[in-house]
Amino acid sequence: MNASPFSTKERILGAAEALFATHGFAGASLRQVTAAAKVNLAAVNYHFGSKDKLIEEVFRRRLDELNSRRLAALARVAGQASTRLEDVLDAYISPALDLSRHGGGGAAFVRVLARAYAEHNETLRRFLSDNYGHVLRQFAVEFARLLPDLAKDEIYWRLDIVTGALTYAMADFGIIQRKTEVTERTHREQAAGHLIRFAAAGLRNPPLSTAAR
Amino acid sequence: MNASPFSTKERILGAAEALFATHGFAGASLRQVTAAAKVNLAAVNYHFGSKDKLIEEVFRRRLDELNSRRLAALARVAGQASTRLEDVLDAYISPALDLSRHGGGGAAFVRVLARAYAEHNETLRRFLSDNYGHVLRQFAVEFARLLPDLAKDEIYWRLDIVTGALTYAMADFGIIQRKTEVTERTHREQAAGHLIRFAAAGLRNPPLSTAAR
DNA sequence: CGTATTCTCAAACGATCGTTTGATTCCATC
DNA sequence: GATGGAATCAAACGATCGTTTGAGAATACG
Repeated sequence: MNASPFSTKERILGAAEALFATHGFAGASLRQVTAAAKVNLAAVNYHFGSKDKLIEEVFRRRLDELNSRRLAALARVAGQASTRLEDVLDAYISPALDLSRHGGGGAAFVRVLARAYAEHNETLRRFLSDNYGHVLRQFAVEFARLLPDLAKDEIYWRLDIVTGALTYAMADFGIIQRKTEVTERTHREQAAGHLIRFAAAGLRNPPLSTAAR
Repeated sequence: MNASPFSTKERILGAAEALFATHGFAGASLRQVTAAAKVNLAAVNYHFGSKDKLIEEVFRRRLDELNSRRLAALARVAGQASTRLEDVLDAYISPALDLSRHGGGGAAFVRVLARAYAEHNETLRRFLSDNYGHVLRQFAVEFARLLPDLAKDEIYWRLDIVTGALTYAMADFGIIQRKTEVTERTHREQAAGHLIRFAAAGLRNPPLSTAAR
């Protein structure tokens, strides 16, 4: 009866990803998810254990690859004298743009990421921080090297704001339809350029503490 | 039994604002709201008619003043030869920063606004577009004047991305605690400066269509 | 003061939520 | 082809959801 080439688990993850992106984690019910995936309602608890575990798995499936790509890109520029702030930002942003370019739900996942930033759910934030906090930490080290005048605390909260704002901006690229005839690839690359300059300007501002005292 | 100096309606609106900010519209139940407001459960439907109407009223209460301030600030710079892009962005951003500075739940509302950007709820988007779309439209007119090389469509979607990203960034200011001894006012003004330069850089990029063809 | 209106309250409504159950089907292995 | 674990299924669980009800308290007005 399984007409799809994908397994039950994969179909659930894909449907959950799409529905979480548009309705949020609380707003999308397991009945909606299982109906969209064309599986039985009980399949979610059978394969994942609970709705919260399903949410975590939606993240894990994409974030593992996304973050290893980010760290690989970071490793190519970290510690070098010629590295500019824009290069580090590119290492963070480009992998997400690549992800959203792949047809298989990647664009939806970027919107799920934006949802996660909006959610102040403590369980979800702890899961993300525990499992993927080391990525942000490694980027922070490199940003600190390139922005020696900023205190570590300030690096962290600027990064949080910047990445949140960028994540939202990237999420919306998945929705807006190109009306011109530029290729999707060109469109995304131009957009990444906007975002990188955007973020660099915010990060490069003089340190708040010394300027204000 | 009403020990608070605020009316039942106001207490509901305040509690709803805070809970929608942290748990989202679907995630915050009317039972949580009425418990926090210390009113009876039925009071919501008595005073507002439904949960959706309550959500709309949470927006209306703040957006009316926020948008009239935005339009007043815009009117002071619109059409003048000396106006820079940064001035128009300041007219959009500063009123929101002012709102978040006022103690009475304004910071929570900015986070509710960020929620609204994350929500793709059609009903909510239509309500906001119907009632407050003219504000964005007037700003778009002025941006179009200052960015004559950009097509109108492109102005609109860049503005949507930019305002979404800025709204998220502003929302997080309410959470991050200042550790230095700068005044709250100075902190916000510096932050606004970051955001304005941020947004100006994104908007000023060369038009995508001509560059890509 | 008596009446009318507004408001508040506890209780219940049907619907939907996440989750669990127990039977049934599928499929690999011997 | 029989056996046993994995997977799927319809059905139901208790909890919680938004909403409604009808009676009672508070308030305004003649």
